[in-house]
Amino acid sequence: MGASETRRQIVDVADQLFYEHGFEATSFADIAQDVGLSRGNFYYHFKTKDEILGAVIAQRMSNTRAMLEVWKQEAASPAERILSFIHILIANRTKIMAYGCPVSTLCNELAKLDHAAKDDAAGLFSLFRDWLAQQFAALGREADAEALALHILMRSQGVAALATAFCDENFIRREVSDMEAWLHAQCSSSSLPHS
Amino acid sequence: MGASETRRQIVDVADQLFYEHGFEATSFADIAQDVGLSRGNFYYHFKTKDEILGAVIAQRMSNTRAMLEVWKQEAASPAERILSFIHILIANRTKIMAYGCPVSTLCNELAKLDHAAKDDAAGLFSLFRDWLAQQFAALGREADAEALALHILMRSQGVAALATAFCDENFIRREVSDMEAWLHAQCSSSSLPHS
DNA sequence: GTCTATATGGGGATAGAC
DNA sequence: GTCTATCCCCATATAGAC
Repeated sequence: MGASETRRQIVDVADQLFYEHGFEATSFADIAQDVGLSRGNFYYHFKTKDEILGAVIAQRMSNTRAMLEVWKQEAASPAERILSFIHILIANRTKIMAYGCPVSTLCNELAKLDHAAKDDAAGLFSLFRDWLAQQFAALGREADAEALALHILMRSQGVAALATAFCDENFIRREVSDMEAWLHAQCSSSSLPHS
Repeated sequence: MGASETRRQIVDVADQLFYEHGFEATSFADIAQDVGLSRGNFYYHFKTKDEILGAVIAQRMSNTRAMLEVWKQEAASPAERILSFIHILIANRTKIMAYGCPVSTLCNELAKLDHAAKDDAAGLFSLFRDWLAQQFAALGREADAEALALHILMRSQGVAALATAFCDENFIRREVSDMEAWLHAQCSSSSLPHS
């Protein structure tokens, strides 16, 4: 097997394990085992754990950009694009109830570790924020596009946090409906919802 | 020093370290050092790390109940009590920007570890949910009191999550104002905000 | 109730054979 | 590129002196 292919597999497995069990709780042995690699050989591909973390964050950035691009292509209007974002709460509900939001849980863990990569992880949120702000601007809300983007991003985070704690799928669906209603209200309004 | 006093100190220090650095990242040695205790003596008070975690959660439950009781006593109306809850985002903003919400970050970590105490940690959220639901019921919203409680709890979590990632105090203040406006709208409405 | 000393295991990381 | 063997450190946890 080629080295680049093995490397890609390692990053995929690490990405999943970091999400499901956390960065610290995941050991080299765990990753190596899931890839089907010996611990020794592992170090041929990655020298340190931080290096793997960097690769995982870079891949998530790349995957997120690709996903946002697809949403942009597939949705006919800015409002529908924002709905695509809102609906990941439904699409990913099972994993969210088990492990939370992959972005915020990583950011929180790295913040507590005071890890050098914590700002890089927060960059994932920036991707969503900027993309959402673009959509709100396209809706004619240039003046407060970023505030609106942060507001809907905030809601998705809040829903994910409580969904994990309570494992309540009805709660997710209710709040998603509420977010849809909120979005609809923004489309037919040009005033700031923020005092 | 009495054993019970030492034990109390251990729980206080563990509570703080679990919050600031996470459960897994905090070692017995870290706690012992901050208490001013040798590692060996530590085991006289707590046999396992899970035992400390249980004591920390129990103390947080107790402290939270006490705080909610104070809010109940000090505020003249249900709406003012809910405002007390909303304003912890402002009061604790510095720690939230550095370490996130102590409840959700613990719940998320324990969920990823699939730890036996994860439901106990989620019980902290239940305390807030039930207390908030009581206030909404007192506002005449008996029918959807719990949904409203979860909604405002959800928002506080979303704000905390993004505040940690972006370290943006203005964002916190803006969203708190928005929560106040939402609460005001609920007070002068008897219809469900949820479709 | 507090200490020092120590057992045991797992983690990250390296060396060197194949 | 992959393996085995190994080093070192730190973590939980225990034993036993004081």
